[in-house]
Amino acid sequence: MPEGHTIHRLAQDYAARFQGTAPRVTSPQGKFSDAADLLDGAELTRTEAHGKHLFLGFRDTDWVHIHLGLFGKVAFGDAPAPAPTDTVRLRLADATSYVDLRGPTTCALITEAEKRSVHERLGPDPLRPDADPAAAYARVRRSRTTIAALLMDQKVIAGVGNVYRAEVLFRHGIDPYRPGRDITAAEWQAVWTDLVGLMRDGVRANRIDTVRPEHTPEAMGRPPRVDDHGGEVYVYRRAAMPCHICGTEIRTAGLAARNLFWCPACQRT
DNA sequence: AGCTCATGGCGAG
DNA sequence: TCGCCCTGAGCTG
Repeated sequence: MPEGHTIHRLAQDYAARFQGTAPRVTSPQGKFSDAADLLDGAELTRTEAHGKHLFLGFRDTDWVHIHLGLFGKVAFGDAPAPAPTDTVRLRLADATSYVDLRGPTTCALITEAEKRSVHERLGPDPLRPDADPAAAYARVRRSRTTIAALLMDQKVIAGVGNVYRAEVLFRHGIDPYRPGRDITAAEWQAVWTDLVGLMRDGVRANRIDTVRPEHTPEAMGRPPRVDDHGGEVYVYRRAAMPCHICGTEIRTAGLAARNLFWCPACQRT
């Protein structure tokens, strides 16, 4: 689940359920027990997301830094909370709600200064109002690395994962292997603006949909389809299936330990 | 029951 | 580039 849109949605949902309350804080699994004891009964004052990093603010200066990694999951529910299973790293629970965090790469109690250093090593996030796309382009334009790899580099741009990278490159007809230095300013501007729209939609829908209205199965007179990860996409995980636009087989290849997907006809340059 | 794979990222070599 | 960390679903037997 976790690309940037998921994390921003989680920041909203944690706030909606717990901001202004002082929940019980526990770590049934045990790995976060010491910090949980320190936070138990403290007020959740605010939440924040930057890229794939989630921050839960307690009191004035305590932050819980959460990164879901590839496997992390968050589950909300209404009180009464059921007995936690033994993989729950962090549970918040109050009179009306509970939320369980499982399998995160990171769940740590940090200071304001430590939080600042996390922000400093992340690039601009299309979902944050303070984001500066020019800062990202400054890195892209002087890099020989492929645009596909650059889009996954959180120091360059924060929040894009394997789905958004594949889909946004398809939507702009960009060959994923093109070096960053050959991406024009106009192309970057278009990609960035598109990501802002796609990722905002992702926060709202809590899933990734990238297919334009004119390319839906209905619009193209084809039978309805369901992509197996819950959103409607052009190329992600569609290896060897026909491109929705031109019918060419979608290709896949490993790139930096992840699977890349693209249409060799629609993304020729 | 065991294997593979997954929308991530780190550090060692 | 590889191995490793975190978990669970969907296969295969």
